[in-house]
Amino acid sequence: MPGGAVARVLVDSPLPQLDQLFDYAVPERLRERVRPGVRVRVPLRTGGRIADGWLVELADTSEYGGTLSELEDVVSEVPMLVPEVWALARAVADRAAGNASDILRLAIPSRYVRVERSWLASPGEPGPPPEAPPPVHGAPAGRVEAGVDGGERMTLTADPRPLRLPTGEWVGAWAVALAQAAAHALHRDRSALLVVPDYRDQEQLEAALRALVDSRRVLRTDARQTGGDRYRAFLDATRDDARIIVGNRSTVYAPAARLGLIAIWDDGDPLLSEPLAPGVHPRDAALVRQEQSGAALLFMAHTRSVEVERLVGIGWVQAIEPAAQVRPKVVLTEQQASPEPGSARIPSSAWRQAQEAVREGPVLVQVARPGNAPLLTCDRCRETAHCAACGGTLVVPRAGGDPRCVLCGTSASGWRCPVCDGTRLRAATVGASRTAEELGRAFPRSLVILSDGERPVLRVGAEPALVVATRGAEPIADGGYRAVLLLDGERMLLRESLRVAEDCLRWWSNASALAAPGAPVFLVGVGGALATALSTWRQPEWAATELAARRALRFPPAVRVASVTAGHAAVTRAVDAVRGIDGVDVLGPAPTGEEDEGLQRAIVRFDYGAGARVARELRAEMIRVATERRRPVAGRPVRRPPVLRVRFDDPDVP
DNA sequence: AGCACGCCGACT
DNA sequence: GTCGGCGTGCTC
Repeated sequence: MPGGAVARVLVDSPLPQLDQLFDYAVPERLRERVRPGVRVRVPLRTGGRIADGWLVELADTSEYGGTLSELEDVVSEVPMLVPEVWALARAVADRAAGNASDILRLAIPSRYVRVERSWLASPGEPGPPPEAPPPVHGAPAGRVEAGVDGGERMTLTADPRPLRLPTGEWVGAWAVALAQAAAHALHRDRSALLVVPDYRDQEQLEAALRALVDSRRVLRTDARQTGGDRYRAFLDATRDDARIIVGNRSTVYAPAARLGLIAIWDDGDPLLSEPLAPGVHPRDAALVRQEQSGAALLFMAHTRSVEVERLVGIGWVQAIEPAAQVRPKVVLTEQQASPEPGSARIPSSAWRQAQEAVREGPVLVQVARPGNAPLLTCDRCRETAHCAACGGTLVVPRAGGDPRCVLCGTSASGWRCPVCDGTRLRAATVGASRTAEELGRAFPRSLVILSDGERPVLRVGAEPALVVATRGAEPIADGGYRAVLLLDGERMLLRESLRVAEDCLRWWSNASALAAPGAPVFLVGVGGALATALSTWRQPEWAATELAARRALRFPPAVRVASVTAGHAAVTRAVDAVRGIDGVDVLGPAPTGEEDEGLQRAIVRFDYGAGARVARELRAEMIRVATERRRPVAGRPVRRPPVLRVRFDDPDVP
């Protein structure tokens, strides 16, 4: 056969048994258009349907015994799947017993023909090479730069202050530091990937980058762009120019010329958790990519995640000491009645200082998330409405319709207020807006600004204002807040989750980092080790303690976990296949919470060293179940037996 | 998933 | 002797 006559193709399919390369003959008519990395269409199952796929490589001969089918078509001649990303997708999928094509769906945006055509005519210009940037802020001089040059794995606790950019904009100092690290890589003609949890972080980072490098060198990949813009940025990223690519969790898979740095801001933020199969966290993908590429890796945050602490503990990641011991002035206060009306949640000392501070500039009040369902109150007296049958909270179902009880489901039609005898209900969002109302009454002359998940405010000015925000939605204030009140700590800690403490410390720390230097930060009603960790600004030590506790319980991230869900027989067989491996233990199987016809779930816990084998064995079981499944009855309803579902490193387990 | 192949019962 | 049922297995 002539050279390059065989195309090795990854078919786009969620089926585990198709997650391998298939060989196709390249017909003469396509010989000029095939290149590794292009999107192709291939026949699957002789004369059957046509499937999409990625041409991974060209070869001269095939190992396959049978006769090869011919490649059907080349969809686009742009090689979108670069070899480095293919190797990454394969490794990351194998590690999580998932399909490489699922990873590629995250990694590669969908195609826009018009955009592609205009891009082929005039691709994005990278602009002039950048000058040397100033030293990375918050680290010992030259330390991060040396790490970037040497391909090191690093973590750095960020300077917890807002900084003013030359453009006049205020951003967190972390954004300046990350931008400088990326600019340094660019200065060395290396690309940098900057991964952030949400667009608010992204805005700050982009602002910081604008002050340092030519904007043509910066590409964005995030969900707020139009599909066409995202595709164009992606196409530019496949070019041979060093760039800085900044965006959400899928940015970790972006193509990048001569990758020099992968950086993740606030890796503990749950927004970075990947909901799409196989659910690989960008932190793990970054670790794999770092090893494959030799690029540097930088985890930066105000709060060290327990996962990064583990990596520091085993010496895989170097903890860089911050250049200066800067920390917010955190004051721990007990909850106590305040003499002021409508301010029962605020202790009097904090109250007085907040009142003084709000004359000077913005004051931040952080409250717990209200939850998506609006709470109901009596329309007449504003008393919170409760279920007449069981006393549970009443909510409007998300799908709409009559209000009902969250606990017993009783409809609240015919509700009557026990206080004032009113009969009408009114929606009120609990938390932010209620607090805003109360504070508005208590600070009658102040401007009250509300920022929550639904109506987030990105930034506020330096003028006096009371800014009430749910955790995670705090605006950045020009010059920093004159005081910060962390009001709902106790309530935030009530959430049922293995990670509440970690999450709370992160929310409090991130809000504290918005305070002006020297401004007081009041943590209300919380004591103990967690409060001490915040007030002493020693989050890494707290993470170490937490990791030790999880190690004692054999909880992640001290070990890895995989959940295995299917019918009893299939689960039992699957876990039996891994039970004997060294460093593996199995919890369950037990019925899943819902009464899904006999679904069972088992949790496999395993040491990191056993991960590859566990994934391989469970993957083999998935393929076995998928290929041997039969239609149960010759009846019309073609009901397939429950598939074997395997999920690695699920953040909700245990 | 889909679809072809193949090994047994009722048919021309 | 052959048509077609659906159980079985594979996809280059």
